[in-house]
Amino acid sequence: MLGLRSADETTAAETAFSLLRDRILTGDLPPGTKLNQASLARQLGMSRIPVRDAIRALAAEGLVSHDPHRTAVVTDLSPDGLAELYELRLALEPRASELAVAHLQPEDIDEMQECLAYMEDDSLDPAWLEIHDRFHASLYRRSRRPRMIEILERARAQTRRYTWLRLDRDANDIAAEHRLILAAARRRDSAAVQAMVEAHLTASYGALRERLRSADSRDRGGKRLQRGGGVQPATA
Amino acid sequence: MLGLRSADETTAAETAFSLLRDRILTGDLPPGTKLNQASLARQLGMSRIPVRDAIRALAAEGLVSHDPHRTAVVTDLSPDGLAELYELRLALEPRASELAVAHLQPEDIDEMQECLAYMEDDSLDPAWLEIHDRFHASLYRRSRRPRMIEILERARAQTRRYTWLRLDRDANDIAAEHRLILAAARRRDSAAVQAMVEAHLTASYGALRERLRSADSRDRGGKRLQRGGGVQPATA
DNA sequence: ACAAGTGGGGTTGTATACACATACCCTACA
DNA sequence: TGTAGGGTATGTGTATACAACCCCACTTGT
Repeated sequence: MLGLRSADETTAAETAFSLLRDRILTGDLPPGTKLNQASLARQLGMSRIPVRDAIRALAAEGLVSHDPHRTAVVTDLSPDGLAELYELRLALEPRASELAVAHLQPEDIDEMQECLAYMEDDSLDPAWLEIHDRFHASLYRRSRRPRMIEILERARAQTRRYTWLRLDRDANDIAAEHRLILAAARRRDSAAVQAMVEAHLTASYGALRERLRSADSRDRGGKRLQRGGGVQPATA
Repeated sequence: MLGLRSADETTAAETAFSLLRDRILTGDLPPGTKLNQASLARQLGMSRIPVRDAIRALAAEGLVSHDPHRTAVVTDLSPDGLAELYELRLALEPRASELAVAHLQPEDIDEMQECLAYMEDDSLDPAWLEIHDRFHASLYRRSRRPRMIEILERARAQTRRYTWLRLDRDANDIAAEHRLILAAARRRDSAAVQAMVEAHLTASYGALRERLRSADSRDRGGKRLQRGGGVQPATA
């Protein structure tokens, strides 16, 4: 294929996967978008087969729904769905954090520090989300719970599309919450880390739910935003 | 393809998936088995494409590992992995049970009763496992947590291969545990259901861990499952 | 004898072509 | 006007063919 693959993508299907995933998470492919295999294949300069594989993988992550003979569609997130995802994260992330603290290495602390420094600049590049995720990843990594981590990755991927709703206004609060988590991790205070992560999640969910509600009601009253409407093709 | 598809399998990939899944869960394809796409395709009378899709789906469920240019292998379960899976289930299943109780319908109770009756026969057909899973499914179904249920399905699929280790000797205990769960569900006593499910899981994990340890140290002397040491091809 | 290099066989990844299922539109009719 | 029916068009599912890659055994050189 073409040579524009990220280092660890040894397969066209993987490049298609991460490309489509990014486009979904950034909102470039909003919920309801139909993913036409042939047109995506043309866009990406490959055949339909790896595109199909990528779509199946996205379906496994819950980012698209892909019923048998129908064309895949980017999933939307209902208020109930958002609640469930945060319920799930609240059940697992504090636990993973607590377990990780005892095994944290200096390099993990360093990485968290770096990510925090970036977040404190409150520059809202597209990279912000990735940095933020890396902060949490460097913590959970040491929990020695690979399956739990994978589940959390998937859950976070589904909520990530809406994170900017909070990021917009609460950047300072978010940075403060992570500062508390890092401080507790430095002290190896697992109970505090667990509590801080739980608080962080609760705050995020509260803000998101609030913003989503007001965004929805605004949509209904005024001009319709792209979210609510019908199903649209993914034409570039 | 051929007409021997289960009712809701509209696709060759789906039949391949459920066929392979069954063969893995029953131990017909023990851990370490290599899944050669071409030979499986011949066996199933289809091309490699749907087999590939099925293998990818199995990988998403954690039943096989499938690194890029390598042939997929049926995954094994380390003691740590078993512990993690039960930790996960303990974090989610009692919660799902508790939430479900309020929404249980008479038909759910009936279905649980039927499954229990079958299990009390302590006839150890291959269908036993499926019936047992249906008991739990009819309970969790009403929790209104589709993502949680999917995660639990996957987690249970990975432990299911070893359930017979407990089933062999504790069939009566297992039936008793389910009888308690059903009784509590009949009373709509959500706290009791939660506690019984938790106890059920704890008992299962304890027995499994014990049996796995002694089986490993003694020999691979299972009557149904031979947990293969090396990597073997899937050729029948 | 042992390490690194190298070629061949086998297996997966991808492209192309075709079969089949679904959706849409247009027509005919109550 | 609304609705049922059919036919076409679009898009997915699958088969076959080919290319890229990995593994392994053999060779070769020190």
